[in-house]
This record gives sequence, structure tokens and C-alpha cells, in this order.
Amino acid sequence: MIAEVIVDVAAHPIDRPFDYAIPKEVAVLAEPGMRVKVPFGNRKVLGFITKLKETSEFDPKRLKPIHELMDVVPVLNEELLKMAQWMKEQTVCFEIDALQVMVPAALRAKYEKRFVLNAPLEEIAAPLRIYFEKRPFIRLQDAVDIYSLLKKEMEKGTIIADTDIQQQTAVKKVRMIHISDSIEKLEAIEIRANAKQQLKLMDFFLRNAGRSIESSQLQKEAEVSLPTIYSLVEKEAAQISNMESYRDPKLLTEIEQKSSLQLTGAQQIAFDSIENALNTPKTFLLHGITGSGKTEIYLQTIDQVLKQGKEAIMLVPEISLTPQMTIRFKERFGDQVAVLHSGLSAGEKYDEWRKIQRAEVKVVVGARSAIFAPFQNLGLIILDEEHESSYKQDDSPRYHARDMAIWRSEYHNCPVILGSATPSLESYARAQKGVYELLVLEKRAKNQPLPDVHIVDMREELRNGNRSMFSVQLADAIRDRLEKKQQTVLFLNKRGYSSFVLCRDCGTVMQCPNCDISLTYHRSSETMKCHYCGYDERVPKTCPECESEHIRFFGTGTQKVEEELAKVVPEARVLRMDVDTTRNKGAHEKILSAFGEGKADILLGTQMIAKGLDFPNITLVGVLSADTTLHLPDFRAAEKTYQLLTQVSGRAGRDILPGTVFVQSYTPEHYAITLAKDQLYEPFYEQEMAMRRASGYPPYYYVVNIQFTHEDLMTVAEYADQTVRYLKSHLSPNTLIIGPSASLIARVNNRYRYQCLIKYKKEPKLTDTMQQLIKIHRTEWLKKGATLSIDMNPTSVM
DNA sequence: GGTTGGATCCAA
DNA sequence: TGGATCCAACCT
Repeated sequence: MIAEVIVDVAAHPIDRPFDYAIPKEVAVLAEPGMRVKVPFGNRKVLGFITKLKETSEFDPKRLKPIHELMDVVPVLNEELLKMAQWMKEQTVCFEIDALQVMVPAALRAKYEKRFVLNAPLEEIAAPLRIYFEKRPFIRLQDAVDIYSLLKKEMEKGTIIADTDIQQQTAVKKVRMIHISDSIEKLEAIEIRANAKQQLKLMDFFLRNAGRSIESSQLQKEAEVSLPTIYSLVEKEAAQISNMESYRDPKLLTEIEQKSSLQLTGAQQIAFDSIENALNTPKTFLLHGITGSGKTEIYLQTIDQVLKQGKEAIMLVPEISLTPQMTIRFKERFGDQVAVLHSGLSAGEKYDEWRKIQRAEVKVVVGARSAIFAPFQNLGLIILDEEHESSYKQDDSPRYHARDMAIWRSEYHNCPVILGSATPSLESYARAQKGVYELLVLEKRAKNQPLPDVHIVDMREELRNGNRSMFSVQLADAIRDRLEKKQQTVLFLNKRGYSSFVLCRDCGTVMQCPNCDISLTYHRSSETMKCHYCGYDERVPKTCPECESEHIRFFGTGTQKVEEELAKVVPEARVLRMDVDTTRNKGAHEKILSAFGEGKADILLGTQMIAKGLDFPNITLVGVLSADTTLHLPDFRAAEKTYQLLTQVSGRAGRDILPGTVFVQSYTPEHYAITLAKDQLYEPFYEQEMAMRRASGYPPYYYVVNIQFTHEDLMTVAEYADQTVRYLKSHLSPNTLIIGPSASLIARVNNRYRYQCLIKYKKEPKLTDTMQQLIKIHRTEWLKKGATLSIDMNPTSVM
């Protein structure tokens, strides 16, 4: 038997199956979808079996055998293997990247370089022997001091270099103690009278004969230590076994089971449409204003799917920010739910994934990669907040969860629901064309009015001499809420407020020496870091340009606002939520629940808090500057602004108390701002579509962004230039090629970056042409040190 | 991506 | 001529 293996080497020439012989001993076990260790060149790498076959085109004498099977049960099923190939074509990525992204990180390989003893210990130099006494190898990282000695031994061949493949996290095992069920046997065991601990434990055993208990639990209950347990195990009073167990990610809130809510008329209509299509591969766009009760529809549709004995995937943009969603799912479906989000450790994610693989759960709630949940019998896929850009992975494989969802829906003959208050223009346009079925919820479920949104012209404020970041109206409103003991949420758009370090005398902003970007100030370590290449240095005492000592660093934007806020309302209790305060595990939940319990008056943060904030006492929302996202050089700037404002406004007045929103802007007349005020999606859609049509962007055109990098500016410019000429001569005349031009950040890590844009409506030769580009890259540019990256349907073109 | 081995250049 | 160093080829 021969196995086709996709090897864990992400490089253009390796991006194809390699044939391996399957050793006789494991021939019965080997299956497609299993991970294997294989020799590759003169090292060993991990790979995935993608196919089994009888014969190979490759010279059988040169065929190497698989070194080791890493799985007993395949980690990828037939569907996912097929999907990986499709994904490779769609996103122009390496097949290995597609395969790896489908598997939990814990199952991806960790490579460790080490030196292995290849002769009797006595034959190597005396000073080295102590290193090899315990183990026949030493890890590279532990061997820095003895490197020259090792090198000599390697020349003799007594020590060889090797790479070891390790699995990161394994199955968690717990020690179970099985107490003997025979009282007579227990009573017959002799224990010395002075062994007080053992006597105490035996007493416990007699009272609990026949019970199986986790050893840590036993230590607590019987108040004894582990050695005591072991000594009784030796006397055969109990047996020890290791049992597989799941890590248990603790939720802060107790979950009680809840049943369905009564659907409103509009919800019922939407629900019925989906229910009627449960066994068809249909895509619905559920357009419901904030607070219209989309989640309840999701829950009840999933319930129907479960009744059919099928499974469901529920995607959310970033689940660690939306604990409420997780809680609602657990309330409704209990332990049939697996949760996958970035707040979990690799081991916890692996455990959740295993529950899915073993069909122990029926529903998965998770972020982007949960779309690859290995369910065998999918009945429904939901993407909540479908417009969110986090559904598109921004490095290879650059896939969009929405595309993957639709592919799987066709495979399983099941529907997809795309839900949003502010659908992406692409999805809405498809719904208009009838590709998706549009379902609309126009009213809030509890019939609350929409929040009262005021747009504040900040130019006016400036003219009136108010130079602070709070308008008079907003400041008054904050004080008012403070008096009424109601809560306020303040949003700051992160971009444009990054924390740079500046010389106040000459105006120099500290730049990264490797990239064309300013360094970011990190208060905790008193350093400046480059977020693109990782470069860091201490904040200088004097300016490197003019030697002035007037170095000023701005903390993160939110810190600055917090300081200003203290001047406006010194008595307010403020909670700040940003990258600094949420670094620790579970910090999001803690801050949010603290706010929910009324431990603060004001919650201040970036748009990361916009999602899932659902507290009845929030009656005021302030957007400090709506402009920062609006004027980004990106075709989605207006769309993003509209979405953000709508979402943020929706945080106010979700319960009985009505909500008020202040949106501060220097361009208050912009349609993205004026139309978000009353959640007028349709008019916004029309106007933005007109802009897109005029400028030739999605949904009118599809876009491909191609980026080139090279150490040398001239070389990269030439590469980009040649590519553009190639594209122009090979693609159809209606297709537009924009550029080449230098990227917005023209140099990263000392490499210059150029890009060009393909805009097309219909381009049957696109995939072929991209493959051609890769071929040219491989044969001509790779060896010159250039890189090529292709982003199909990018979320932004900056 | 990582290893190897051959070509090339330099100091003796 | 050893040896350092730089690339191109190859990987089943």
C-alpha cells in the first residue's frame, strides 16, 4: 500500500502530495486524514495522509516508508480533506495550510532540534558525558555552552543532529482510585497502629467500599496525602487507573436550564421560512435591527435541527467578547454544546474539539475556525454578525468562514443563516438578487423604541472654545446619568489613537528602524515596540534627533481618555477595557460582569466592547470620534463606520429604560453617520452601492490584492511591474488592474512592499492565471528572495 | 522550509 | 589547499 502525504512544509515546490510506502505492520490501520511522521530529505516532518493507493508513479526503489502513524482515528474526515483542496484553489494557499487550520493547534507539530548520542557513552569527550547520562540526547536550546564540543563529536559521527516532532498537548489524564468493594478484604489488611494517616484513610475506605474517586478529590474528602493513598494501594485496598478526562473551562456564571421564549410575529415568519428549508442547501440573510431577537430564532432553529438528530454550528465573531451568547446556548442546550474561542488554552480547545469528533456534543459555538468542526451530520450553520471582518482570516489560508459555511451546506444539504443588523454589502446585494433569501426583523423584540441618537458637530464645539474630547452635551449627559445612578458606555475608535512616542521640541516620532511605521509605547515595560516586526527598545531619555529631553509618550488612547474623563467627572467610577486591561485570561468576562453588577458608572473602551454588551442599566452611549474609521483609505471605510455606529448605539436602552446616544464627529453630514442615526439600512445600502459602483469595488467588482516584498526596492518594483504587465495581457479586457504601487506601510522588517489590485466582474481564467503567477514566482522570483502573497476578496485593501 | 553539496573566493 | 561562505537543487 502507498499513501499520498501532504507534508508539513509550506513552500511552493513542496505543495503537492508525496508518495510513501506504508509499513506492513500498520497497513491495516492507515487511513486518509491521519497524521504521520515521514522522512523528508534528511529530516522527519509531520504530514497528513490524503489518499491511499496500490501503486505509485514514483520510482518504487526510492519510495521511503512512513516512519510512524500519529493517529489511531483520522483527525480529518473525507469531507474536510475534500474541502481543503477546494480551499486551496479558492484562496490560493498551500494545501498544508488548509489542512492545518482545520485541526486544533494542539495537534499541529512542534519541532525540536536536538543532538542525539550515536555511539557508546565512553566514546565521546569526557566533559560531554554528563549531559548524556540521563538521556541519549540534548536539546539544542540547552546545548549553547557546549556547542563547539558537540561539533567535534558530530564530525566523528558519535553524535548526530536530529529534529524531534512533538505533540503539544495530549489528552488530560486523571488518577482514579478504585476502592476495593470487599469489606472483608479491607478489614483483613494490617496497618501499624502508629500509621495514623493510613488508618484514617482505611476508615474512609471502609465507609466507601466499591467507590471510584478521583485522587485529588479523595485527598480532599479523606484529608490525606497522595503517599498515604499509594501505601494503601500497595496493600491492595484499592486500585489506581488513569482515566481520560476533559479540561473544564470554568464559566463565571452558574448556568440554569431555560426553555424557549415565545416568538413575535416577525420572528415566527422568519423561523418558519428556515424550518421549511431545513434539508436544503439554502442561504438566508436574516436582517434584524439591534435587539430584534435574532438569537432566539437561532436557538429555536437549532432545536429543530437537534430533533432531526443532526448537528449545528454557530459562529460568532469573537466569542470571548460575547459571554452572553455562550451562556444562552448553554442555558438552552446544556452539555450538548461545545465552545471554541480564543480565550481557551490549546488543551482546552483540543478537549472541546474531541467532544465534537466523538459526537458527544451536537452544537458548537465558536469563532471563525469552528466552521471546521468535524461533525458528520450537519443540519445547520449560522454566522451571527455576518458582516464582521474577523470571519476572514488575515494570513494564509486567507479563507472566509462564510464561503466555507456555504460549501459545507451544499455538502450536507443544510441551510446557512447569515444574521446581522448591518449586513455586508456583498450579502445584501446577493439577497437582493435572490441568491440568498432575505428575512427581515424590523422591530425590537421587546418593542422598546430605538435609542435616541444625537450627532454632535465637534467643529461647532471647537468654535465655541471647547477643546476637550467631550462635547458639552455629552459631558452634561454623563453627569446626569451619574446622578440618576444609570450607566454610561464610552467608545473610542482605536485607530488614529495609537500610542506613539514624540519629541515635543522637534516633533520627531520614534520610528522602527526596520519598518516604515512608528513605534508603539508600552507603559508596562517602558519600551517602544514595533507591531509589525516585533522590534523593541527602551524609551530614550533624549531625542535621537535634537537631544531634547522633552520626550512625551501618549498612553493607549483609552488611558488618555480616562485621564480626561477624570477631569469632567472626578467622582465617577470608571472601568477601562482595552488591550492593557484584558491581557489576562478571563479578563473580558470579569470586567463585563463587574460592570453588569453595577460596580462602575462608566465603561470605557475600544470597539471590542461593542459586541454583546447587554445590560439594562446602560442608558447612555457616547462615541468620542466617529471620524477615525470613516477617513481610512479603504473602500469599506463608510460601511465599517455605519456598522460600528449602529452596533454601538444598540448597546443603550436595551431594557425598560430608554437609551440616548451621542455621536461626536467633525464630519457630521456624512451619510454613514446621518443614516446610522436612525438605523436606516436600506438608504445607506443604496447610497453606498452607488459609491461602490462609481469606484468599481465590491459588490460590483470582485477584488484580488497581490502583494510583493523584497529586500531591494528596485527589485520589488520591477517584480510588481512585470506582474501587472503579465496580468494585463492575460486577463480579459474588462478586468481592471490597479497599480503597482508601494503599500501603505512601504517597508516592514527591512523588506519593501508593493501591491497591485485586480478588479473583475467575470474572469473565468482567474484561478489559472493565479496558478501561473505562482509558477512564475517559483521559477524566477523565489530564488531572488522575493515573496508573493495573493489575497482573494480582501476585507480591506490598505 | 531546511539541508546539502558544489562553486567560488581568499589567506597562506 | 583548507576553509568559509554563498547559492541552487532537492526533498517521495
